[in-house]
Amino acid sequence: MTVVNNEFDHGMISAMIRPMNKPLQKRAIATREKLLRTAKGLIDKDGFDALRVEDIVKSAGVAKGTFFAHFSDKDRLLEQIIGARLEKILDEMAANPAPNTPQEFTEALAPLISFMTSERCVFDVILRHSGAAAIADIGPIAHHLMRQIEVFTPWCDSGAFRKDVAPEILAEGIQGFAFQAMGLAFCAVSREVAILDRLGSYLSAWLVVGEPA
Amino acid sequence: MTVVNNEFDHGMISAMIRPMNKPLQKRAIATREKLLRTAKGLIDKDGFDALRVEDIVKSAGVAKGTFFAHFSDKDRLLEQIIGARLEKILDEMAANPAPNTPQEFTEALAPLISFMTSERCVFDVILRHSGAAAIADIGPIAHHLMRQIEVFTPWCDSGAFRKDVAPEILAEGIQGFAFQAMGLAFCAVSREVAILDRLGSYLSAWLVVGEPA
DNA sequence: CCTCATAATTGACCACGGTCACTTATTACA
DNA sequence: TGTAATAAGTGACCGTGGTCAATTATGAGG
Repeated sequence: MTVVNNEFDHGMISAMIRPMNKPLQKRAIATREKLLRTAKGLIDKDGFDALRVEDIVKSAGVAKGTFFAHFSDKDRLLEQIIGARLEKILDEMAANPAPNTPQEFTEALAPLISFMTSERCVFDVILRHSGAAAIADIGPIAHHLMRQIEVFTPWCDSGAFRKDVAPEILAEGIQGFAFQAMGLAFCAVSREVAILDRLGSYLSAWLVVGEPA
Repeated sequence: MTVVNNEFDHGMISAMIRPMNKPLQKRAIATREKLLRTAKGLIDKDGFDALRVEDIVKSAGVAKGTFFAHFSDKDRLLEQIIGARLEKILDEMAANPAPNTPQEFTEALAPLISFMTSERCVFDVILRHSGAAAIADIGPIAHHLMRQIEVFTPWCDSGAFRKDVAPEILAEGIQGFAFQAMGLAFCAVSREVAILDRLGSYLSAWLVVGEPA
């Protein structure tokens, strides 16, 4: 569930332009871990939006250059942390019973949506990394979005939903509607309620086929 | 959002956000026009991604502060320019005959998608301003996205598409799928083709109801 | 235990968006 | 036309993400 780094990639490797799989010295592993731990601490204290690289390195007691030796940019660090949180939320969702109606589906998605829209920078980072088609470097967030589809697909298949469309397509559509709803509602005054309402009506239309109006 | 709304608000800082009708001096109008014209010229030459505020002001022969007196931030300038281009594209689309199949719909969307994904920063700016729900300050891009719905809705109504869902919902769904397809494909190697292919299968599923598989 | 190739780290430095106290131009009106 | 009020414009300066040549620590082979 965490980042699925392969055994050779203990960290900075992928971040840097390293040609081959060179083993990491344990000093480096410790430094990387310390940076991640420190960043998480600062986020817990002040939130994602307020996170500054300078604060991280000061707090961790390393130089700025060290940070960028471990994470090619700030986004890469955020990707790790946000990706891990998304995975945790998805794990909990997957443990619940599958939804059987559009309304239940919407409710099931609520925890994910709540986190994704909790701070502007979280949503932005996720959007920025939602390009999953890059076969080259699939990061934690792109990976998570693919896992969402894997979780939603059997739900689409087992629930009381339309069967004229492949469940994978239904699942991808749900993800698209969720982003649409989050994007549209992000600047709104009434936040979460409006998002879920909007998403609910999308999913009703998407998941079931009604009578011609 | 612009910080200053009080009497110390020199400059049209909030030209567009200003609470009351403050008449603009024509010197200011000329300056603003010059900034826009210069920016467009630089964009035509080097693209959106390469645009730098410093280059604009240098090229326009004004101070940096002047820029930010006219546009509260760089995004606001980009919003104007990108919004205008989107509107032009949509005008041309609206002049064409309405699509009658999901495939035709996809093709009709191609010019818009092509521009939106032409440069990373264009897509990012559009995403950032896609929050249309903010009744307060609807910018050109949010306005355009609403106009998209207005254009797509009658198409959904008149075409050979499902009638069990209100055409407005269909239209909003199409917009959502388009963003989904663009986001997913943005990092991909094979660009535009993949986007349109993906969008095509979304729209086929969304716009028509088939036989249960 | 040395040596040396190279992994890891450092911090001064840069790019670029954005700010603000101040100067200059315009306008309202006496 | 003179002058006060305020709109417009200025540029030195800042915050923050990111770079890189130089420096120090590590560890494999002698």
